[in-house]
Amino acid sequence: MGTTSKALTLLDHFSRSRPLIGLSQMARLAGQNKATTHRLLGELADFGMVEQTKPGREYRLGPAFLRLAALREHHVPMRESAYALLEELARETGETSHMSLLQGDVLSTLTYAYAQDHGTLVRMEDAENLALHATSSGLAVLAFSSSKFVDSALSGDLHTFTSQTETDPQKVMALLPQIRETGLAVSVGGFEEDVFSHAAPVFDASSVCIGAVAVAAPVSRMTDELAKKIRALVLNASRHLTRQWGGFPPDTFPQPTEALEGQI
Amino acid sequence: MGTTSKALTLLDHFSRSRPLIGLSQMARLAGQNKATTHRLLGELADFGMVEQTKPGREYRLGPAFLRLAALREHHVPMRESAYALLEELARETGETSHMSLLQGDVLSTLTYAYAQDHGTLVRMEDAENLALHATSSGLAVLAFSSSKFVDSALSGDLHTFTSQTETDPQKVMALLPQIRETGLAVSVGGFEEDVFSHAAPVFDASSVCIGAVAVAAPVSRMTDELAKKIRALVLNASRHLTRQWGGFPPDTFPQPTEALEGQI
DNA sequence: TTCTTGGGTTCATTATTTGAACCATTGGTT
DNA sequence: AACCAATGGTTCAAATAATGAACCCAAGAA
Repeated sequence: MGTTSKALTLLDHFSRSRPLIGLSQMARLAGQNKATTHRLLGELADFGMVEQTKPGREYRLGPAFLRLAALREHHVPMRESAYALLEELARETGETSHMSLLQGDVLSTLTYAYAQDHGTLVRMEDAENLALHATSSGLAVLAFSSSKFVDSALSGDLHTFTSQTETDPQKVMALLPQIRETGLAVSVGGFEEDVFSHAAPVFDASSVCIGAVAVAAPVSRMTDELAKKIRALVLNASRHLTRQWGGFPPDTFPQPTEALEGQI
Repeated sequence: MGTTSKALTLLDHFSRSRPLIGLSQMARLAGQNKATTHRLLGELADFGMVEQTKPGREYRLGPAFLRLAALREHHVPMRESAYALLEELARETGETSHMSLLQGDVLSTLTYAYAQDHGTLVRMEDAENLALHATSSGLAVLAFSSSKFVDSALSGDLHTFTSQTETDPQKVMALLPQIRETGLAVSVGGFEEDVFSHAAPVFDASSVCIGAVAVAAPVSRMTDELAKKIRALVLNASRHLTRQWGGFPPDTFPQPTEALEGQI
């Protein structure tokens, strides 16, 4: 492992729930010497990738990302183009739609859109990590990723989010064949109580799965009819995004039936 | 210079006008060996900080920044809080307002807001670099930065954007004392033809200048009256942001006069 | 006081980075 | 078709940078 990778790995220890990390703690998290960690953080700080808070001398993610993300987005407008499609998806389904991207071994929210129809809706959070074993998006990604990736994702303790979270790796794995067949993953209350969500994978130019589109609705509102509508629209949206971003579904991915054609 | 810094420096060669860089070109830009560059790009790619395009095998900024920027923004909502203030500033002045952040030695747009009042307005671009010698924001930053920084910023060729761009370092430097006195920098058509802009600096907790707030209007619309109004509001906005982000103006920064108090 | 934990530093040892020279491939020119 | 000048990518001994145990100082707790 190169020195640069060691430095960049430090960034992965910041998360929604751990935005501030001190030197010693970072060294512990990274399993490295304090001196090494200190030097690496210093180099990251020189580029604005981390910055130190005034009082506690703790480190946090720096402002450089704002600029680099804007630059990336200007040249490859993923967020923007996904959002345009998600808005339509939310409008047509009447429920919350969202798109997530696989970043290394975590699936994180790219963007989302709310529907106007109802007083209640499923709320999304920016930059949230979607557990691979407990969300429909995660399952959709797992179903179309290498078995090596699946194994590493399902090894270790699977976090229990709700009483309905499936934490047995074998049982999770058993869900994947059907997802591969239909191109759709479903999760009912596995990540958040009372949320029923459908997801479909999105692929890049090498037919590698890079993320998922999903629609999440309150369980109470889910009917067979709505589910059918959502399934068709989510599947269509996933094909649309894959194509739009220059990707190709793998050969094994289910072909669109005539009934679904041209809905978007 | 550490290896990590060398890797991160590669990222700085991507810009609005040069979004794709091949291996050889990158090695040339970085002044390094191809083998080294290749390895560094590979490590950056492992973290999604760069990615390779399918056809040309060229490199571009990767999707990791979307996630990291969202995480940073969630914890330190600079963009969002700046935007709220810029919207107000645009409404009150009837012109385009914007905020820029100093990142290393480049000043780049953080966010901006348009006014509704007129058919014509000054357009802004995402992730645009604002030349330090040719924009009001750049001059505001220079005026409150160390002389070492000013020297390095004004050494080398100063790019000519318009017929009115000041490219003589001495003459640029001569503008700074008055900016320090008033807390305001002005630029008329130096960056873009027919744009009249006012800017004021923003400081961090150590009283280091970290960026600038500005209002840009078409030259044709600028009157003494409007200029006076803009000066007061921009200065107020800069103080407001400095305070809001936990910063302090340096002791040399002009104190607010009574006439300006409480306008925001 | 003493003990622990925090951030930060030093420097001899060690392991990684480096770069000249090397392929293989592509696209344009003669 | 042969040639040239690019490109992306790889190799391996030599050079250089990374490493980590031990260290300091300060602050808070016992």
